[in-house]
Amino acid sequence: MELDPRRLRVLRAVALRGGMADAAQLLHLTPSAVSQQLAQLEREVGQPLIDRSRRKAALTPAGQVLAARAERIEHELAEARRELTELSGRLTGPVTIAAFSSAVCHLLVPALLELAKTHPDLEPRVVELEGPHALSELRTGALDLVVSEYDIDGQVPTASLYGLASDPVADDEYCIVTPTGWSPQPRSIRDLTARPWVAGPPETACGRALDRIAAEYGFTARRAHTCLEFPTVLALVAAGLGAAIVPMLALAGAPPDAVALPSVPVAGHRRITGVRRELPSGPEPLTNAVVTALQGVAVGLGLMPVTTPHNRPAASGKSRRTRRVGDRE
Amino acid sequence: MELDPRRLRVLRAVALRGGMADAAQLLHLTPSAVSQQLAQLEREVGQPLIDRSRRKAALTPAGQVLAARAERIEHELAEARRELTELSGRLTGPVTIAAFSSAVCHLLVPALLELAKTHPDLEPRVVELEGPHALSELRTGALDLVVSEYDIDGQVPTASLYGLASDPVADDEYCIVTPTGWSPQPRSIRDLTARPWVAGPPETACGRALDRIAAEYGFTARRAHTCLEFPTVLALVAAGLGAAIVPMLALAGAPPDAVALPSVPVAGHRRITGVRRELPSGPEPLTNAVVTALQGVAVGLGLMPVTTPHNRPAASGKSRRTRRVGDRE
DNA sequence: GAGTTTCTGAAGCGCTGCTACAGTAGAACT
DNA sequence: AGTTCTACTGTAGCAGCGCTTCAGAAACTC
Repeated sequence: MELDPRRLRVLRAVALRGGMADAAQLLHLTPSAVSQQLAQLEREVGQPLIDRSRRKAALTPAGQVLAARAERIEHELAEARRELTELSGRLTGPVTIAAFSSAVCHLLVPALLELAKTHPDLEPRVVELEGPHALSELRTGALDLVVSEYDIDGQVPTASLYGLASDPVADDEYCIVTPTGWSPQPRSIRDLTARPWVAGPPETACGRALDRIAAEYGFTARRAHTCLEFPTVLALVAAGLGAAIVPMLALAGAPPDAVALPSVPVAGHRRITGVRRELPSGPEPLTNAVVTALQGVAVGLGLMPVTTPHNRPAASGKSRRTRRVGDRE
Repeated sequence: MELDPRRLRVLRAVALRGGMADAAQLLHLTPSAVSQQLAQLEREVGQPLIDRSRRKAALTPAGQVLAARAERIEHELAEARRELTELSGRLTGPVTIAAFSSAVCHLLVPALLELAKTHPDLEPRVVELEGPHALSELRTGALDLVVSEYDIDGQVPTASLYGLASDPVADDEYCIVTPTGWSPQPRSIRDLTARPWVAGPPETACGRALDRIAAEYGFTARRAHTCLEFPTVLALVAAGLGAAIVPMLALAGAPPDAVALPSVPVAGHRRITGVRRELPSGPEPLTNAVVTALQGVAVGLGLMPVTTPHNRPAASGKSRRTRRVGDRE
């Protein structure tokens, strides 16, 4: 039995993506190539690995067993890469980072500018992507780091994070913004109970924050407008069309004429974290440097420092402050 | 950083064999191919893996780290193979077995004849090989099972067995053979103190056994002849040229006219074991079947059953009687 | 210093593994 | 039911990887 590791990698992709077509996309191959590789692998192994009874290819028990081994091999390769970059001392090579829109603008871009000075050999690649899909890509290896947010006062993040590790990057408090043109100028939330709101969609962190505030102050928010992205929210607010709840981060680049009320603690905050693959021997130096830079930017922006202060040295990789996702504080 | 597992396998071979030329031999390649693969691997990794200052290629620290990972990957592949053969239920495919000469003749050949009936899909490949070299080949994967002997009353086996596991196959007592033509017919060892001996080389198990007997009975053995292989020893004894100490196994196919004295317990015995690579999840089904068959043959030959009776079912692979080498009883 | 051994590099070639394209079959929609 | 869409399989052909062969350089041995 030969067991070419290259073919195992194909099997793993099918297991991860649940189909040859998607696996082909992940591997940057055509479905035909994937099919041929799997057929060859089955020939070598001498037993069926793929259940072809349905349209979408599924793994037989033998295939699942083999894919699990392939996963462990991929893990060993990741460890090897980590050890080598640690040994070389220099942070070099590509790191693919996914982040949601406002994190890209206000955290990631400044962090990468800083990193370009301190670690010129680092080749960051930015992908604007969020949610479960980003985490799935993280698992497959297409991404190395996902800058993720979750409403710390709500429930746990969206998807299962087994096998991943997250570090806090910033705690981002919500604040209320009102148009400068409104008179009388609102001084408290009570002045806003009858006003229109520019709300986020109900399932977003900001949408839930508005619900909490309204419940706290005993009013029903008039959701006049619904916007997903903060620049559009702020544009509507600036135009006098409503008040809004946005995280502080969204105001980092905002024109000063839109801001009004001070921080409203009742709204809570969202936590911004860096999520990466869990390696038993510690965090990867490359992603580690990026997370550290992100934390630095967050501190510079005056975003509340996270509960556990992090001062991990940039290139040592020795610190072990990373907590496994799922640990509750 | 790409890290093609195929190249890692080459690096591992160099680490195991300590040089590109020997690695090439192991991989059935030319040294040039090995050199090119390693050069490519170093290019991918971006740092030197091979110390080329001397004539024989040695690994740099980075190379050693990477080779260790390669070893673990190879281990995962071995586990995968084991799982798959267990899952298939049928014992099929090649098994390469090394044994010393008399074990081949009297244990392995009968065992394989038996296995051919019960497991016709098994493809055994026999290599006559013994000693540290056989164990080294076992580690590299060129061999799957080594039938090994060691003098149980002497020291531990020849080489380090870290990462290997051994199962007792038979305990083979030494006996003394004398020519039938001698008169008066010797009845005890005391009748042989002045006689010539056909001895094994001093470092062999039988050579040491003769020393022990001579010391016990207070004489100096007259080593008239020195032979390595038992058939030659027995030929000399049959010709009347001396007495000899041989293990019972060597007499399994011997003409009856050479045997004389009964078993001489003072000489002790040699233990015959089956040595294979250690896998955490248990023995491989294929080698397991061979070891079981060997044990069956040993019992059939009346070789003293081993201290821990083994009755591992032939194809289940569930039994865990295998003891790690180094455990002393 | 000659000989031996070991690694490296260039040239050339065969085979693996890819793409492109066509074909088949399962699932969904009307 | 028919139609359409999507996912997988198979064939033909091509490109590139990785091998061998051969030659050369460097290190160890006698």
